Amino acid sequence: MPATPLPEITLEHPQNPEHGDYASSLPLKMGRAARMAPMAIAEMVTELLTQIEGVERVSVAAPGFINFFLTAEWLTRQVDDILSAGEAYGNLDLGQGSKVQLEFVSVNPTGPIHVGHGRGAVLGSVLANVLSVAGYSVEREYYVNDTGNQMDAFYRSLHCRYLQALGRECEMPPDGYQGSYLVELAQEIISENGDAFLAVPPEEAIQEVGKIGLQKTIAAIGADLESLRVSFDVWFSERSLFENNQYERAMALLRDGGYIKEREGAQWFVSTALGEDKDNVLVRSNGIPTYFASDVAYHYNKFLERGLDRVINIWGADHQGHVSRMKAAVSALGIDPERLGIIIAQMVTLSDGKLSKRSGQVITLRHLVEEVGADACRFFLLSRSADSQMDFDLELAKQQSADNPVYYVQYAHARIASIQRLANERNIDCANGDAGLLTTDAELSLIRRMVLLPEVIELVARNLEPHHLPYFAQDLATAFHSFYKQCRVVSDDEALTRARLKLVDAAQIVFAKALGLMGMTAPEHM
RNA sequence: GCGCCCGUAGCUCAGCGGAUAGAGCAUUGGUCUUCGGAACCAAGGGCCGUGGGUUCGAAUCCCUCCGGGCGCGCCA
Repeated sequence: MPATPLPEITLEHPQNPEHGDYASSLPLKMGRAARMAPMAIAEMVTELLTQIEGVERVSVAAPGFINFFLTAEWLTRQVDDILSAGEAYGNLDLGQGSKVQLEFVSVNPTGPIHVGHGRGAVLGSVLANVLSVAGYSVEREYYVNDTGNQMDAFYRSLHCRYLQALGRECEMPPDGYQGSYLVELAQEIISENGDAFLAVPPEEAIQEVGKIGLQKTIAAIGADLESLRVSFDVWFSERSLFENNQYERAMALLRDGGYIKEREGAQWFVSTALGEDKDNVLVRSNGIPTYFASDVAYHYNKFLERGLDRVINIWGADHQGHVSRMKAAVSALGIDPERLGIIIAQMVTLSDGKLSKRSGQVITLRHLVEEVGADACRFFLLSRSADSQMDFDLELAKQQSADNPVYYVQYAHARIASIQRLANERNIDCANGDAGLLTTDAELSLIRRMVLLPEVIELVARNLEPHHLPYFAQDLATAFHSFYKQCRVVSDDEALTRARLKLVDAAQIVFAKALGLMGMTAPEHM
C-alpha cells in the first residue's frame, strides 16, 4: 500500500446493531489517496489489528467499513466499574480545572420573567452542571442591568404608579412599563412604606422608590428562577462597572488601541476596522454610555480583571445582532475571541401566542412552573436544540402529565428503587454478585446504553448542547423498561438475582446522574 | 435590502459526511398484569422545502430560490 497521509481516525456507533458496537469508515476515507479498493484496505487493516481488549471480533463490511464487536465480558465488567465509580461515573477531565463562566438569563429587572427566559435559564444551569462534571471550574452569573435608559424608565414608571396609587395625578412616561406588575409593586411599597415618598422632592423620590422596586424585582426574579431550580453564584451589577472604574479602564484600552473615534459628538467603536458592517456608538453625544459600552466593560472585567479562561453567554434570539460586535470588541481588548462563546437560544412560542415583555397577556415562568412542575418544565425546555425555535404548548404540557417523557424516565428510577426495597426486605446483598452472569440481550443492551453516559457528557460539554441529555435519558429508560419486562430481578436463582441487582444498582447510578445533570429529581416513589 | 436561526413521519422534534433516516405524541393491533401497567411488543406513516454543485458516499458541506422566526437605533 502506498504511503499516504492518514485521515483522522474516527469511530462511530452504527445505528444497526448488526454492524457492531463501533465502526470505522477509515478505509473509505483513504481509498482514493491510497489508490486501493476500500474493501482491500479494510481487510488489510483488520488483519494487522492485534487482539484488542474487550473486542470480541472485528469484521469487514461493504463498501469498506470495519466493525468492532464488544465482548459480553467487557460489557458486564462495566457494571462493576460503574458501581465503584458511583456518583462520579461519567466525570471527565476535559476542562482540567480551567475557569469557565456561564452568564445567562440576565433579564432586565423590570418585571417578572417569562417562559422564553426560562429556556435560557435551564440551558445555562444544565450546561453549568455538565461542565463542572467535565472538569471545569464553573461560575454561574446573572448580569443585572441596574442602570441605563430602561432602568430610568422603570424608575419613573414605578414612581408614577406610586403616585397614582396614592390618588395623585401622574402621566406614565411614553417609554414606560405599562404592565400591571408595576401597579402591584407600587401597592406593595405603599403597604410597607406608606406615603413617605410624597414628602421628598420628586427626583429624589423617583430614585428612592425605584431602588426599592429594583431590589424587590431582582428578588422576585431570583425566587422565580429558584422555583425552576436555577441558581447563580454571582449577581453582577452593571452599575458597579462604573463605580469601580471598569468602564474607564476598558475604554482606555480601546482608545489606546485606536479603536475609538469621535464623530457627530459621539464616541464610536470602530468595529469596521475589525471587519464589521458598521461602527457602534459607545458614548452618546449627550455623554451617556450605551449598553454596548457597559458590555465591553463587563467583558473587560470578566477576562482581564477576573482572569476567566472562558466565558459563555446565553442570549435570546433578539440579541443575535449583538454577537459579532461583542466578539469584535473582545478582540479589540486583546483577547482571543475564541474564548468567548455565545449561545443564542431561539424563541419559545406558546400555543396562545408569542412571548413579549411589555404587551398584554403573557405567561410568566412562575405560572408555568406552578402548572407543569419544575421537572417537566426543565425537561421540555431542554429537549430542543437552542438553534431551533420551540413550541411550548401549555395545554399539552399540562395534560401530558401521564404520558410525559419525564415521567417515563423518572418511573424507571422509581422502579429500581422499588426493586431495591424488595431485595432489602429479603436481605439480599449483591456485593459479591457476579455481573458476568448477565448474558441476555436485554441485559447487555441496557449496559450498552449505560456506558454511553461519558460520551454524552463529553458531547454536551464540547458542543455546548445540553439537549442530548434528555434523549439519552429516554433511550436509557427504554432499555431499562425492556429489561425489566424480560428479566425478573429478584428470583429463586440467588446468583442471578445478585448479578441482576448489581446491574440495577449500576443503572440507578446512571439514571440519577443523568437526571441530576438535568436538574431533575430522581424519585424513589411516584 | 443585509445578517443570524429554522424548514425531516399527522403533530413536536432528534440526527448534521457514511451502511435500510430515528424518537415521543397521535393512529391501529397485540402482550399481560407474581420486583410498581406511569410498562412491554408490533404495524402503518417520509422524493429529509426547491433546484443545482462538491464527494466513492449528502438530511448532513457549498450556491440559488421558496416559506417561517429574530435582528439591523446616539434602545437594551
